[in-house]
Amino acid sequence: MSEELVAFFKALADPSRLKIVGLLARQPYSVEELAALIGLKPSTVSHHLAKLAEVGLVYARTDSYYNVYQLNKETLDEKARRIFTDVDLGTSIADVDLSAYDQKVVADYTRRDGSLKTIPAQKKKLEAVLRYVVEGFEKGKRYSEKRVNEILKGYHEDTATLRRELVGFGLMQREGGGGEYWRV
Amino acid sequence: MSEELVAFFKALADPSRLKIVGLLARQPYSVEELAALIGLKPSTVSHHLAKLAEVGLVYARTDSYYNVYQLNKETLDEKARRIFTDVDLGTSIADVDLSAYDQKVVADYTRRDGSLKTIPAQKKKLEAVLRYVVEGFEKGKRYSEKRVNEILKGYHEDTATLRRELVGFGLMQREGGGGEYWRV
DNA sequence: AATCTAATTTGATATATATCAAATTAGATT
DNA sequence: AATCTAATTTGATATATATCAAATTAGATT
Repeated sequence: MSEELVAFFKALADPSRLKIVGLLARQPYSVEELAALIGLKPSTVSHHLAKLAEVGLVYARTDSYYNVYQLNKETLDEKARRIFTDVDLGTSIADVDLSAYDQKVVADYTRRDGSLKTIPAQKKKLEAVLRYVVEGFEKGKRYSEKRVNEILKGYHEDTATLRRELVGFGLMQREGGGGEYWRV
Repeated sequence: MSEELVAFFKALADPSRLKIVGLLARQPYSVEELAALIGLKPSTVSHHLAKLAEVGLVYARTDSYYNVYQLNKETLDEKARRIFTDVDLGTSIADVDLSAYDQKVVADYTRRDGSLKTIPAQKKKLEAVLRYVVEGFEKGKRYSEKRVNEILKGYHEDTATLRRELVGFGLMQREGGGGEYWRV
């Protein structure tokens, strides 16, 4: 699907082909005529027409010796409408792993045992690491501050910073008085 | 103008850049994040973003260490709307000489003195040559058949064929009875 | 001021492709 | 059947460009 989109843009991403499309928008032409009009050899024009035909932008009608090409306006209009919708933009990232950045950061900052080498100073990386750390807590369960520190100790010595940042980034919450924590 | 169109299509005619656009359609990202998400090095992503920025599809906001890029949806929508109109298709052929094919055919079939080597057998070429021959007649003036033949003789011996084809292609007309001809 | 860090630029390389000439093909026309 | 003719295919070449590594830059942060 994304391939189809790329092919469509590639088909139009060339000055000669754009001229051909512009000419065919006015009237059909044979290969020979197009070649004379845009100043290229027929073999080159044939190559361009093949690319345009591949994505359905043009098609040929045979007339005696000539292959008379015409523009497929339906394809052009349809693509123009569809291509820029959110849905279609979505298709271009169908095979993108949206957690790849987090994974990379976590891999950079953890040892084999899963503990942190350091706590990242950069906000974006800190957030990625915290999203990883918070997985050490079960959803819907309440933890005492003492228990929280025991769990965080498995990730890094500086449990106070981890605790504070987890709350600061809204990944955990604490009850005002008693000192109970839970994962959000 | 056509250059701008080509640049726009070229900007989108690449799988990596299409993924970047798809990701930025959802939310802004830094170069580093995009690189991790689509599996390329930051320098490569930087190169792609530069191309997208050139055509106004993305722009960057600086945030501490990061250059956070976002999609310019206005540009995307505007181009999508404008690009496929007849007007814009017209711009792609602004520098195309629409008489180039006729010129080439006439050059192929005439001697230096302007006379025809042969009368083309192919319809399209014959038509181009006839459009050239008919220029030997003044618009709005009436000619006797004898005078028509004298003029055609300057182009080719076979004046009967030329005369018949000129009328056949609608380039000249003849009055039913008297045998007077005029250029259409 | 010194140091860090993400981004960009530069240089190198491999791949894609626009173009043409020459050869081939497909389909009329004679 | 033989011949013509436009179109296509094949092969060669030059140019464009996607990608990465290394160097540099710009802008925080310490």
